[in-house]
Parts: sequence; C-alpha cells; structure tokens
Amino acid sequence: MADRPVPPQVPYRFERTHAAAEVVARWGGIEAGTETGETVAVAGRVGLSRPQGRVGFAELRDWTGSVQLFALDGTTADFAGFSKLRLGDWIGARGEVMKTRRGELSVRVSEWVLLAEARRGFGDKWRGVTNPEIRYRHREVDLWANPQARRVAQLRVLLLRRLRERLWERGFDEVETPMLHAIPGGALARPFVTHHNALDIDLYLRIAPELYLKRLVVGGLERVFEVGRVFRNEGISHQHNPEFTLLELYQAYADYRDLMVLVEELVSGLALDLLGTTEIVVDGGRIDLAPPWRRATMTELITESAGIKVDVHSPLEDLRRHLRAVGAPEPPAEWGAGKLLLELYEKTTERELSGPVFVTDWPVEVSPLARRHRDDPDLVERFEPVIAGREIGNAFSELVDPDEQRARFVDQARQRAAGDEEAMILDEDYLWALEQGLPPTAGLGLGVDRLVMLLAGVDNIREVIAFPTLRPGRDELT
RNA sequence: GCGCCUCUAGCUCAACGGUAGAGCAACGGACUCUUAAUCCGCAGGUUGGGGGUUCGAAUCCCCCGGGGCGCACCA
Repeated sequence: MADRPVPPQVPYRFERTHAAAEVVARWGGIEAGTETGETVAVAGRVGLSRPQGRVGFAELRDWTGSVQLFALDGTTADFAGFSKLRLGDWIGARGEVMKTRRGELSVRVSEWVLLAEARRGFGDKWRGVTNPEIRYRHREVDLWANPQARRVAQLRVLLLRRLRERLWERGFDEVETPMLHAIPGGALARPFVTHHNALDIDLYLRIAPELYLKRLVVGGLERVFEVGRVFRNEGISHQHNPEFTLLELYQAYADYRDLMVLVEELVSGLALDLLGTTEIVVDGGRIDLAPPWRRATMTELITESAGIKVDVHSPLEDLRRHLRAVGAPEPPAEWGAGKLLLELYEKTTERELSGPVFVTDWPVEVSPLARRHRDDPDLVERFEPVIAGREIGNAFSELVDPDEQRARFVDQARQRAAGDEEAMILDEDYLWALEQGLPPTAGLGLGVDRLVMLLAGVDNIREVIAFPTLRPGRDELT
C-alpha cells in the first residue's frame, strides 16, 4: 500500500454524459487519426495505464464496457497526476472523442478528477484473481478483476428483469409474502430458526412462499408471482446454497399442463433474451431449449433409462429389491411405494436426463400439496422440468380440497413422528383459507439461480450468487 | 456431517529436507500514438496458526482454522 496522500477533495458528484459503451457505439466507426469535435464526460475505473513520458494512455472501464483515455502534457490538466493513476482508481474525465493513429477510439482528456482511489491492489493485471476464497468473500474484487464474473452478474440482472417483464406481459402480478413464518411450510425441507423478542416466539425463515401465495389466490388475485429468497437448512454443494432465489407463480383456472407450456415458453424465451439463441452448452454438450419439450412420466423414464419396469402400484418388496440392485442404501421400513419410487428415480434416472424434459405424474406420498391425478389416485398432477440432469423447478395442479389437504397434513405428521424432519407441519390457517375456496389453480416454482447457471454455462451455484454462504473467515484476508 | 486435496510477497505461481524466488502490481526514474507498452532501479515474507521430528522444515508428522473437490441431503 503506497503512502500516496488521500485526495484533498473528492467531489460529491460527477456529471457523466456518456457510458463507455455509448461512446463506442456512437463513434467506434470513425477513421484512425481523426477527431470528432465532440466532447464527452466519462467515468469509471482506470484499467491498464501506459504513461509514456509526455503522452499517456489508460483504459477507462465502467459497467458497460471500456474506452481508452489519451492524455497529453500541455493539453491535459494535471498531466503528472494522470500519469500516476493506478490500476483500479476511479476517475471522471472530460475531453474530445478521437481515434489514435493506431486506430484506438479514445477520449483525449482535457480535464479529469479523481473520484476514489484504489488503495488495495486488484490482482494480477493479466490473470486477475483466481483464488476462489477471495473471489467469493470479496466479490467486488472479482467483479472488477475478472470479465467472466462481470458477464455472469450482468446476465443475472438481465434475467431477473426479463423474467418479470415476461410475467407481467402474461398478466401476472408481483406480490410479497412473509419471510418469517410461525409454521414453515410449502416445501419438504428443514428450516432456519430465529426468535422474535417482543412476541417471545420462535419464527422460521421461510422454506417456500407457496401457502401464502395460494391464500392470495383464494383472496382473488388470479395470477400472482413472487421472486424471492428462501432458506433451507441443508448442506452446501455446487448446486446448493442455504439461501437461494425462487420464482413461484400461481395461475387460477389452470392445470399443470398449462404450466408446462408456460415453462417452456418462459425458459426458451429467456434464453433468447440473454443469449440470442435457445441452444445452451452444458458440460460440452449442446441442449436446445426450443419448445416443445418432451413430456414423460416418471415411471416411463425409469423404465427407459434403467430398464426397470415398476410403478407406484408395484409391490414394496419389488421396489426395495431394485433399489438394492442399484446400490442404494436400505430405505426406512415405513417408506411407501411413492417414496421408494422417487428414490429409484433419483438414483437411476434423473442424472441421466439431458432434457429438456417434463418429468410428470409423481406419487401422491411425496407430494402433499398437489392434486390427485385425474386418471390415477395414487399419483398427482405434478412435473419437474429437468435440463442436463438438474431439476430447475417443480409444478403441479394444486390440491384445492380442504378435507383432503387436512388428511395429507395428517399423513405428513405421521411421517414426521416417524423421524422425517422434512415432513410438513399441519397449518390450520392454510386449511382455513382452503375452506374459503381455492379455484382450480396451477402452481410453479423455478430455481432462479439454477436457471442462471444453465444460461451462463457455469456449474457452480456460487458463480451466480454474488455473496454465497461461507464460513466466517479470519482477518488475514481483509 | 465423512473422505481426499489445498493454503508461499498485494495478485498469479516456483522452490518439495540444505541460504525463500520469479512475473505482474506497488514505489523511484527514462520515454510525445500506446495496446499485457518498453527499459533502468528499489522494496516487498513470522511460507494459514500452533506443536513435534531433524544438525537443519515452506518441504516430513500431529492438532486447529479457511478454502476446493467428491459423497450424503435437497431446488
């Protein structure tokens, strides 16, 4: 760290007239060695700087891109100071747009001002920062030093914007529901616990917004969605962060088939918005997201990928035998055909599915909020969209019958008593709401982080979350 | 949670039982169209922390901490 004096006066604002990308877009085509007579003011961080005696060059980088600054002793104010700018310093600069003899579009700086200094280094100017610990703990460094990190962040920003726009276009209203739940519900997961002092009660960070969103549908909001964080107290992996962003939406008068159409249009549309193509590359393989996606039942897919002919009506012992044959650990004795079938699917099939495919018709035992299948009472009308072996969401025709919902909750309570900590807890307020009448409704959850991962072509969820959950570090990295 | 790997200058990496180094950054200087500019000079470290083995430890062993990967759990 240098003993450079703190700038005596950093201005409170800077009047920027053009982003770097705007300068490039407007004047990028001019001839080498020409001047435009147009003055602009740009601002950003100094990238590579090449002071060279009585002339100097520096890359000015902002969120949109970069443009070269060209300084000359005699015409650039405080030329000596300009020559001493360091990698990462923020400056604002005013000058004429021109192109150097070598053909580099530049702003010939007449005046400039230091907006903030970078007292700390920003890593190797060529290789950036690759140490994952620094990249995740100090994302601000990563974002500046590594173009890939910037690209992913920009992709995520754009995805969230276009996602909302596409839902608004379809008549969905964005709403907000509580994050602090007295009863954690809407998903099978273990919650984080917290405490409210004034009420002196434990509260849970939500594991899903589902039950509240459906209560809004009961209240008459026919198409709602929420994009927000949910929290699940489970292990961390390259596919899992304890807090992650979920899109949930509910559409009255629709069933799960309608949502399949919605999902394939939404996801392929977002791919077009962000990438200009529906084709993505995952693990070196190409996957086309253009509709229509294949629809196949869970049992069909198990048979297809593992050669095992079973379904939810198969004898328990058959299902257990197949699980043993694929090397799965012995499941608990109380598991029914539904859980066993799902286990078999996850062990043998899910990972093999390149997709995109809608895996449909799930066992009722593992779907306590979904409506029974119109053709088979042991199944529900549910699907998960799978791309590259990864579930990116979950959707179903919603269970609307309060009596049956109560029975499902009671069944969950039984599983919970048997030791399943992820089983749901009976929620009287939710049942009360159902008794007011939930119209036929279809609901969807989409993992936003996983969607960003697919479209950005990264295989670690930490790459798409600006500040992923880490153990608190010691002070040596500060 | 369990297993394996990893931690050396601000960053990226060498040195793998025998005097801790390089490139970049930083700092001082030269240079009037550069593109990872070039050139000269200078400085930079309890080798993640602690303990042990050894004449001698960045290097071998043990404990602790951070991180990565795999498994398990889930979206």
